[in-house]
Amino acid sequence: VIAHVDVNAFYASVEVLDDPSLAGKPVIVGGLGARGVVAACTYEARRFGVHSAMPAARARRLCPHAVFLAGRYDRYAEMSALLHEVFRGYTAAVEGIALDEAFLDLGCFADPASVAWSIRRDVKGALGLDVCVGVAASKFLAKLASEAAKPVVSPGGVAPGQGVVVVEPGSELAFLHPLPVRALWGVGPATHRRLERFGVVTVGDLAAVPVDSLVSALGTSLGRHLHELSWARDARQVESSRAVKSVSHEETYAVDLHRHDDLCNEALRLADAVGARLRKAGLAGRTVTVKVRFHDFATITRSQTVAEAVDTGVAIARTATSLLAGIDPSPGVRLLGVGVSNLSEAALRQLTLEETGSWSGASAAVDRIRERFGAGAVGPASLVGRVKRPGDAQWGPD
DNA sequence: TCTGGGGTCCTAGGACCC
DNA sequence: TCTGGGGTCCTAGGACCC
Repeated sequence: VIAHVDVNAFYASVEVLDDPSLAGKPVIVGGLGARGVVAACTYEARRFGVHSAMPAARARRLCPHAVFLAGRYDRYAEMSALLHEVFRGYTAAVEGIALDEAFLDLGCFADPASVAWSIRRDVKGALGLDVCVGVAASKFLAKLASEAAKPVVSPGGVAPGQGVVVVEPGSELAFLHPLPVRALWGVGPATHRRLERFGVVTVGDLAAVPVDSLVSALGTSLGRHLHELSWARDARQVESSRAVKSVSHEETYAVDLHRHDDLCNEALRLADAVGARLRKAGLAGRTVTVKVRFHDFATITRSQTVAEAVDTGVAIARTATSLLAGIDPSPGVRLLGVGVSNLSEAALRQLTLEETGSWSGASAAVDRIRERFGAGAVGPASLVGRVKRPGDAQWGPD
């Protein structure tokens, strides 16, 4: 028996919690910048048609009187940790899938439904946040059940949801088949369009399509997977510790970048942030990827795998800049990203004498300085006016 | 309407090896 | 002259999730 727990309008609810004067108002988190999107919004804002991932410009037209806030992601992470503390009071088998969302294995409880209600009460008591809980025999059904438990928004107002929805054994298909196929985890806009061509509207319609037809339309993996889901078959277990596969940092600029120098300086900033997070996690990686989104939204990636795993901003930036050398930024670059994958645990490193002359030693020193004096105490060196040294063709201290 | 930032997984082709 | 089969690793792109 698996439960899926999901906080209602998480980011926006935290903002209302921390500033009670916002209660009852349409609150929209994100969407402040020129090119922003809505990260989360309260149900009062959803009444006007606003939803997450919506371009900010559109949200402002739909709901001009809303309170727009920049996100405070450190605060949300803090609340997320408290949320997980509540969860772990029930079971160690907790799989977080977002800051505000987790699967819990409730297999050890005789009465999972009452546990679901109890979790809801506990979260409300400890954090002051409303959660919805779905309980079912599998992950994806539990997720659909928690969705079904959410408050219902209409232009006229917001009706409180059920809070907890339990899909009883034997009633799976009766619950599942009337749902729109788009509700399935794994059916996004592209797959939805393809399924529409089959005349598939509901999950029940999908279940009636022969597997072979699905496989030829969607590929082996997705075709078989969706066929299984449509018959409520999902053997995936709750995994409490999943290894991180990649670490990346990207930024969309209010004004397009056109010059290589600007790209390289930004890449160094992004690489510095990625390196700091890798070192904090004790990870290093061999594959460096840059991502470039042009003015027309066309997006490319370039990656290179190096022999030795890297975890310093300088080493990551070295590969990133060489990849950027093959890209023409003159059409205008709206987004730049730097990522590291192919990860492994970094070798335990100490700031020893022989290391002090190396970039690893320097980075470890930077980490310590930032720990003591704050993240802003040390920034990445600028590429402008860099000094070349023998044996260090590309890089040197500013 | 003009599209974030952090991720995961899948596909497909090519290089390379035995 | 006419080229197998199996496997791994790398690169690029795309779909999807919150």
